Amino acid sequence: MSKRKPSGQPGRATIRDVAARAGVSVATVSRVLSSNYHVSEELRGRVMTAVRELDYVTNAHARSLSGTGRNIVGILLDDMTGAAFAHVARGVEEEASARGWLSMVCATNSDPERELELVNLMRQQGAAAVFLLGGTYDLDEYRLRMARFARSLDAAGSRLVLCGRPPLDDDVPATVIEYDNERGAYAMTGHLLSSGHRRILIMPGPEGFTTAEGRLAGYRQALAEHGVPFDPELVMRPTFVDTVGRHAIRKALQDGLRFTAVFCATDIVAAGVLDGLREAGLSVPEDVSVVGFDDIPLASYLWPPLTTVHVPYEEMGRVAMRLVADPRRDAAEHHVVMGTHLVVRRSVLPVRRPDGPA
Amino acid sequence: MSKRKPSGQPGRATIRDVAARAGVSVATVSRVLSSNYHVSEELRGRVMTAVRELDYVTNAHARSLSGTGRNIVGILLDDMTGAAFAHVARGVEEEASARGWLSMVCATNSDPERELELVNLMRQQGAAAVFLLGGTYDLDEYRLRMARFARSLDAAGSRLVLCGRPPLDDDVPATVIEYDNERGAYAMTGHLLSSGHRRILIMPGPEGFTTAEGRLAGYRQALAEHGVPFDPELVMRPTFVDTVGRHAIRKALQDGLRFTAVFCATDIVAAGVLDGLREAGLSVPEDVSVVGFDDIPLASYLWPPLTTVHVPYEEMGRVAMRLVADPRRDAAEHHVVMGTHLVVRRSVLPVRRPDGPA
DNA sequence: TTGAAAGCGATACCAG
DNA sequence: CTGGTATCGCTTTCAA
Repeated sequence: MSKRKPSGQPGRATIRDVAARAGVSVATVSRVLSSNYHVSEELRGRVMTAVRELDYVTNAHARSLSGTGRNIVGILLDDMTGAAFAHVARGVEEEASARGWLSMVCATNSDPERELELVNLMRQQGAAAVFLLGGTYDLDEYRLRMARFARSLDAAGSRLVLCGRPPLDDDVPATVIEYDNERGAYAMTGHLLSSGHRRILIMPGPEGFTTAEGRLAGYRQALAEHGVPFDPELVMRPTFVDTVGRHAIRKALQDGLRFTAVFCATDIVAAGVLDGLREAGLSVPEDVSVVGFDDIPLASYLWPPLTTVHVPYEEMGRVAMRLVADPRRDAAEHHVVMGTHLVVRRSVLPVRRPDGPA
Repeated sequence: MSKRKPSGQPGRATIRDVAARAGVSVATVSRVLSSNYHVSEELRGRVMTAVRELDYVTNAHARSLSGTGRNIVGILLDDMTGAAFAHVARGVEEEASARGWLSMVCATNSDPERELELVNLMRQQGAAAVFLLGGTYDLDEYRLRMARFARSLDAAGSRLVLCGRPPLDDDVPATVIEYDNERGAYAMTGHLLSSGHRRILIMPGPEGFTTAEGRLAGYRQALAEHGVPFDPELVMRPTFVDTVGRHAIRKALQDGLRFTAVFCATDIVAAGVLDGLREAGLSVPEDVSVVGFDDIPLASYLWPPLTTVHVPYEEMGRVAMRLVADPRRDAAEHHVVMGTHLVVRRSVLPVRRPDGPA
């Protein structure tokens, strides 16, 4: 072990220890370890032995400091246990580790303060890229914050990557991977309409939240094209949480709202709605049709298996990471919109009683 | 920007740039930033301005090198999208970030090679602790590998933490957080037995896998205590995957196996079994009772809501992290077994036809 | 082929 | 209170 002033990690062997033990210079040790330079078999052997005996691993911080060092990427999401974004994270991680890059996943708990902290943390780490996952409230304040992030990162040769949120202004140096939220909702609403549904309760998610607004827009567009008037009463706004799905549907029923189908913001909300409906003695899809959005694994386990909109979350993560690792010069390539598609399962039936079950 | 030899991160401002701009020494800048030393208002102001103008953040690597620097922990799991261990990871992350520690989550894909790589990666990072999440095959080779990990980490002042796996030998410096797998399975089997079930199909998971063996042991013990003979035919071993749950139950039915209840290794497997049963025209719990293990959110969304064994995953993560952060001197405290308990929902009914539905 | 030494960026000790 | 400077561990010229 080192005889020098002990560092933070007590007893961690350093390159000096290895050099001493092998009777060579640190330069030689460095050379055999990075094997990018020719060293005699003799010395290489002695060095490797010393490495093994000392159980030496190189110090990543020293390495980064001297300019070499592994790339790292930061993945920031609201909550690690959310299925949808866990898949994005997995996609990023896979593609990153395939390149020998390291990823750090951190949870923001939807707290802008914490998000700022984490972005700065990533800057401190010299992260090659910082991924922000998931929708957001699209406020001026938010766009300003992102623009600042983007420029700070960019100035340090890093990159801000937005996954599942809309693009910023053109002059902001960021990479954006969206999915076609609006068209997905449009397709789904169309599907419901062609099954004869006219009164479709929608729970798009909170007002001002990007994904919610996109889904609502798709819904309205489909209605319009089918000549069905939009009824604001049919828009309910529970948050994305399941229990709220259950509560919301309960309330809708109590209020005597008429509807034949429910379009939920996420599969999780749909799960709650399914429960609430069952509790009220209603059958899905016989009495009411229910559909979701996301197509997380849960969707196919529900009963009935949920008709939903598939979002290629994992693929988004992969594509995003590739865009960062194999940079495109063309700015246009830094904004990609992934397709979504309908997954028809068994939670929708043609309408029977146009006025709904209640 | 720095006029010195450009480093890996082009254009990243350094403490020197800040010092120059503020017209003070680097020592002063360091002092105002770590605010642990008194600096005149005058200079502090100039420094802060320079920091803001340059959008400066400190370099985490340099910081670590010089002995200060944030603690980091590594969280290694098979797959980020698995609900159970995502919750453990969340627990660790929460408790870590509450202390200003950083966590890096990486996926091993159940590959020992990759696991080794990652553990070394964490050593290189100077991780204060490395968490290994989830069950494992308890082979000699495995125990050896872990012992080596533990000692390497220990030698560098770090700590190996095993979550959800059995302890290693007493002389191995590791912290272990288990949950009471066996007793959980025992309680569940007892529950089924007291409902009159005698022929309980069990899908414990792969042979030699720690969690699987524990669950099977609990099952056998309960049977024995109720004087019900153990029938090896009733042990099926699909892997933990859902489609396999479906396939397995299908096969059991085809083979004309007699059973009135199915005890699944995980809630996910149970979801597959539920599907398979439904597909065969059987009702749960009227024709067959089905139970799971884990109590991930999915369990309550299934139909019928799944009776299962609750494992306090998130709490395990928290406790584990606390054990690392607030180290106990007593070795005994480095092995904790968390309790599990039955969650009774609606997938079990007293038996009607003792020979099963088939 | 090998070694000595100058950085990389930040901290903290020692002077003044 | 402030500034110079040695130091952390490693990589990489530059000489030998």
